[in-house]
Amino acid sequence: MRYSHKLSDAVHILAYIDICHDDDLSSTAIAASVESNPALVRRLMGALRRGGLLATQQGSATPKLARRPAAITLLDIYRAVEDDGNLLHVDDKTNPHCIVGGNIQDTLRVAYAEVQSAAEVQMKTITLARLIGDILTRERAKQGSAGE
Amino acid sequence: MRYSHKLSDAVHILAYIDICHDDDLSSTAIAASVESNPALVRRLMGALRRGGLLATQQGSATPKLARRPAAITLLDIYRAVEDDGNLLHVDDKTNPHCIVGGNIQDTLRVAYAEVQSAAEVQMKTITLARLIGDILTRERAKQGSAGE
DNA sequence: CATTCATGTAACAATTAAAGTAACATCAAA
DNA sequence: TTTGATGTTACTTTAATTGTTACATGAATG
Repeated sequence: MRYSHKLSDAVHILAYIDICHDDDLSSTAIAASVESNPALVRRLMGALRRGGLLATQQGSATPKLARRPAAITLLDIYRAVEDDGNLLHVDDKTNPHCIVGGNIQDTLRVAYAEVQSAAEVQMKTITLARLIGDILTRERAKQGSAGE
Repeated sequence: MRYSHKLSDAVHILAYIDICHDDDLSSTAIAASVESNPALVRRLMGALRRGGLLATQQGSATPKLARRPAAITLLDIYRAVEDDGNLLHVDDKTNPHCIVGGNIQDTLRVAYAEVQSAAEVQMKTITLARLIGDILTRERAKQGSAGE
C-alpha cells in the first residue's frame, strides 16, 4: 500500500483549527492547506470527533478542539485516525507443523507489543500544544530571517 | 499497500537456520516453514547478508548466521530488510504558503524521529537469542501439555 | 421558507508498496 | 557433465491509502 499520512494530516487539521481559528475553517479551506481534498479532511475530522478530540457541527464550518491542545497527545490522535494502530505486523500465515512456524507468531506478538509500547510512551509525551508551538516558532524564525 | 511482513519473515528465516541447522536449509525448505515462496526467502536472505547478519554461498544450501544470536538484535534485522525504516510518515505535500502547511513537515519530522528512536531503543534490547529461546520454550510447553 | 452552502458518509476509481510468480545466470557437488 | 542450489531481475497479483464523485442532512441568510 502507500504509506499512510493520516496521522500527519490529522495533526495538520487540528493545528490549523487552533492557529487559524479566525480564518475560514471549512473542509475546503483546510484541504487547501493540506493540499488534499475536502472529503479526506472530513473523513479525518469524523475520526477525530469519534476519538473525542474535535467538536464539529453538521452544516456549519465551525470545528473546535474538544480539549486544550496541552491535553491532546500524538498518541490520542494516532489512535483516533489509524484503524490498524500496529507499527509492526506479524505474518499470520506460517506453517503450524514446524517448530519455528508454529511458535514464532506468539513470540513476535510479544516482542512487537514491547516495541509498540515504547513508541506509544513517547507519543504520549508529545502534545498538540508542543507541535503548535513548534510550528509558530518556525514561522517566526522565517520572518526574522526574511531577506537575509 | 499491504502491511509488510518482511521483518517477521526475516526473523523467521534466521531462527529457522539456527534451530533447524541439521535439517534442509534450502530456500525451498525455509519457504515451506514461512508458507511463502523460495524467491521471497532468497530476497530476504540477500538483504540479511548485505546487513552482515547472514553468511550464504551461492549454489550451496548452507546458510549460517554471521554472528551469535545474542549479538543480533531486532533492530539489526529491521534495518537490514526494511528499505524504508520509518514507522511514521510525514505528508510531504502541504501548502508552503500557509503557516501550518509551511512548517508542519519539519515539526513532525522532529516528533516522529523521537518516536522512531524510542521504538529502536526497544528493538535493540530484543535479541535473536531471546526470540529463539522463546520459540523453543513455547514448543516445550506444547509438548508438555500434549493430550491434556 | 427557499436557496445556498456546509458537513457526514458511502461507493468507486486510482495509486502504490508488498508479496507472488517465473525465468535465468551463476556456482557447488557428486 | 549433470543436477540442483543461490542470486537477481522482471512481471503480475494483492491490498491499504488516497482521490473522486455523489448525495443526504443540517445551518444560515435573504
